[in-house]
Amino acid sequence: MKMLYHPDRAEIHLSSVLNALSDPIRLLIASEIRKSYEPTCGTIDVPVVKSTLSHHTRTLREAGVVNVRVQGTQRFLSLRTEDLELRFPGLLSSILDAFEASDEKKELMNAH
Amino acid sequence: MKMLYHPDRAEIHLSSVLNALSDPIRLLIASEIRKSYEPTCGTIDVPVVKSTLSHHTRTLREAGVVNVRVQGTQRFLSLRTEDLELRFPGLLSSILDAFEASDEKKELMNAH
DNA sequence: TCTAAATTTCGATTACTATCGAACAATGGA
DNA sequence: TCCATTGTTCGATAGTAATCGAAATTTAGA
Repeated sequence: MKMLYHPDRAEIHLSSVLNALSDPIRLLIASEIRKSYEPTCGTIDVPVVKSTLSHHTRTLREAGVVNVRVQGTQRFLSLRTEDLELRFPGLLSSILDAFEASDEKKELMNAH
Repeated sequence: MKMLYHPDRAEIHLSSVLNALSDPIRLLIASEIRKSYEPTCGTIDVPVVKSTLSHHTRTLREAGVVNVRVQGTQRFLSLRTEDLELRFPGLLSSILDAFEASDEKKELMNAH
């Protein structure tokens, strides 16, 4: 049983969160997580190979954006909505709402 | 008279804005601009040398976060508050409010 | 025209990061 | 126990970026 590092709420840093979400692929991952309830890595539809997806989910986890719940060989992903809302009010919603309204999402999906 | 590139409002991309603001120095610069009305590069208090500051203001400008107004040898900086609010509602405020409430700002000032 | 002031550009260095494929690890089921 | 599934780690590569000091640029003023 492997221990996955998740920063405590107080350890979540703004610049790390923004950095994690400044990559279009990671924005897409976060957006997919918000849409589907607790997807696994395997069900997330992103235009990269699985090792790259793994790298991105790790970045999101270590920044404090996502929580990873291990069950068997699967990892269930969820956004740390409450922690982020308490620490940076309004931030996550404004980012994901903006992303979903933007062209960036569509361009990524087309590349796939 | 040099032309400085500023993206049109519609050309401002979310990932570029987040990337620009994911650097602590640039968060500090944006925070200083919001506080003081149209500061020049020379009056902004950041713990880097002037050529590095120039690099950062360029990044912020090209991402569409700041407007640079040239007057003589000085460049007056302002946030593109209205453009950003129209394109990404609530985003800039939530970022800068979070930054100013955080420890990250204090740590940067101490390093100076 | 010369000089000082404000800022940028350039060159170099160092460090990080996105990506892939291959190998590895862990789990659950046949 | 063997195998398929799920996901991570590793090694390599290529691109990007933060930083500094020195040199260049641009403008205002003496």
